[in-house]
Amino acid sequence: MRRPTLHAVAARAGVSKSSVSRVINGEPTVAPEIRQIVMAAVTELGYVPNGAARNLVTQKTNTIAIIVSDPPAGLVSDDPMFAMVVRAASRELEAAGKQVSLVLAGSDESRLRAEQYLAAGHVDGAMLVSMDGSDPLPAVLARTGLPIVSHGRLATPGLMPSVDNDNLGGATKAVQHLLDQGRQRIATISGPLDMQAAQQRLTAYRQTLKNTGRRSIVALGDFTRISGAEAMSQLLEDDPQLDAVFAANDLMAIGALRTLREAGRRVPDDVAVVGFDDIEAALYTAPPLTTVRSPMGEQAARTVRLLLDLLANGSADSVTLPTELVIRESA
Amino acid sequence: MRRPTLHAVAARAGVSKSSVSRVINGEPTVAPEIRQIVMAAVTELGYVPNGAARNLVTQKTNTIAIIVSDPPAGLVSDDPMFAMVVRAASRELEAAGKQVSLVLAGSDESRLRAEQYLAAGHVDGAMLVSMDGSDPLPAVLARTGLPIVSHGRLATPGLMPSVDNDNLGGATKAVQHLLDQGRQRIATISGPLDMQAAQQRLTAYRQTLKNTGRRSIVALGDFTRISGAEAMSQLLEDDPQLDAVFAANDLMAIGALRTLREAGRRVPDDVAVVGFDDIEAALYTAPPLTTVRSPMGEQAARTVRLLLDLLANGSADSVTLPTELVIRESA
DNA sequence: GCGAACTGAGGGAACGTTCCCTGAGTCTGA
DNA sequence: TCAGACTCAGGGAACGTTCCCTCAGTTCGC
Repeated sequence: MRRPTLHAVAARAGVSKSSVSRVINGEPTVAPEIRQIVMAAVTELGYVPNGAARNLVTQKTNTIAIIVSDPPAGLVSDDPMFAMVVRAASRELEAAGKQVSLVLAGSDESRLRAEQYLAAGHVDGAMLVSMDGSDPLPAVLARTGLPIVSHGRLATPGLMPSVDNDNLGGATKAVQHLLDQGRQRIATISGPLDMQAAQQRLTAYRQTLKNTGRRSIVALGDFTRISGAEAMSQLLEDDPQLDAVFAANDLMAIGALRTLREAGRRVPDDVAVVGFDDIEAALYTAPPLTTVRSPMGEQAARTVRLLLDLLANGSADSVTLPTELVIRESA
Repeated sequence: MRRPTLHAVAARAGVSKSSVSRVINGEPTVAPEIRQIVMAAVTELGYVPNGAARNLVTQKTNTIAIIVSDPPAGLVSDDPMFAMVVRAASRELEAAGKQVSLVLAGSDESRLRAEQYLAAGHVDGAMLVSMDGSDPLPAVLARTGLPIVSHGRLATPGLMPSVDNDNLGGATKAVQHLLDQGRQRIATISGPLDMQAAQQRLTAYRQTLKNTGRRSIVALGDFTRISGAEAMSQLLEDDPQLDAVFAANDLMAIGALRTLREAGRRVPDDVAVVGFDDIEAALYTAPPLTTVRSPMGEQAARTVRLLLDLLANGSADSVTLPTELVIRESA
């Protein structure tokens, strides 16, 4: 049983398909009685315009791609960032009447697919999420000429507009807070350094400590809980005297808390911990996590609006959102 | 600068567009030298077939919709379930060469949009995620005649095939474990009762207790951390003597742990806590959470394969995946 | 009262593919 | 050697819309 076409509706209503098209698209130049007849025929037949035909003739799809760099299949990913960003962005897109196409770009193969997908005209624009600096995808996609924006700054600036949060300022506040508390040996657990956010948070940490003549104590993580736990172990080994840790995101801070607990260190008495992001889980750690709030949901929404601007005006300016220190009990 | 068309490639290669089409689609009935000439022209011009035109003529889109029931915009949602399920499903779909269209169905308005979207032929099939029993969407979408499957059993069975995990068995194991430990007053924090999973977990709890002659102590949550914390407060008020809690998911268990900590109850000494799902965060609570492992990622992947079966064979049978108790320190 | 301007409906060409059908050329077997 | 089968390229009709253009009918101004 094939779906009814514009033609069928026109025949049913006894008018031309042009008129039906006009009614469907809400054009004003159509007589009320014709509109009525057409509407009746539409509901009677249960007509819904065919998307592909529309896309073909109008050369637009009303669809936006959200392209997320996906970790290798082995890694688990209940990643709160993914949930928040994808969900917030989808909501904002839906509010604007756009459909959402989700593209996971993990392997080289899937990157190629993503490129072809965009080139095939399936979408009107795209939003990139958490691309690391070594990822060739942004540059490749930028070459398609489609409007594209990035959630989070890219390694190569100027490639496309982006919305980022103030990583430098936030990390500085976090480390400064530890200094203000009189902490002497402040370590950090960094994120993967091919990501801009991780870079900037580390830079701010280093700079802030340097201003006080202290030395950096750095362990490398990859923004996951387990990497935070492991990095913390290493830090304790490197400097058993450390009395504070700044983790570059909350997930790693949570991992660090576990290691500290297992090592018998009290938080914050022995070791103070500060995270970054203020994910919801930060409210539920023991003790509750002091962290830097980066409004990921709002960032995602703003990124979408940036893209919509770009679509409408042909240009849009990058934005940096402020971050704020949220003091709880871990530091 | 318009993208090159099939026609342009044909002209460039000096062959008919039929031949180009055949080469593009990898049909065997084409002479090697023609294939070569065409391929050269394709790469030279950077040709990528237009998706809309393809979809129109073939009447298929190679796209699957993932339809997620979205909570009202106010509620936060770093929901690990969302991340796991969407990510795992997307991966599986990509592996099958399908594009993913993400549809958030929150408001009545967006439900209507979802319906129109499917009816417009934008997708070949759909996967429903976490629909509550009162949601009219599954029934409405089933009427479109498109192949649709559900991640998690629906309230109205027989509407479409689904993949669920063994909620009954899992919850029974959890409560039994508490009984085996000699716990006397075992409470539960239930999920929203219009969801099948919550229903079943509550039923199993009730039944298992009933078999021992104990009475049920129930508080209602909605699967979020905060609701778990609040429900725990209420339980402590209702029965200060309780010595065990079965939370219907890990997020609520995490909330309950916080309330217990704030109330000065030791876990598991004073109160044992068991969760459900075994999300990654369950490894990082203090103490680590005893819980029932429900393989959400695998469930999502299986749901996708069920849909692919349905697409290929016209029929597919529902599946129930086993659950398993994971004993850690909280009980 | 008549030409000009305007309103609103219909016809039909496009959009860029796929795929059926035709037919030219080649191969096979008796 | 020639009919018949077989191979493979090209022509062109679909797919279901949108939107430009034409044109009939009405309204308006002078």
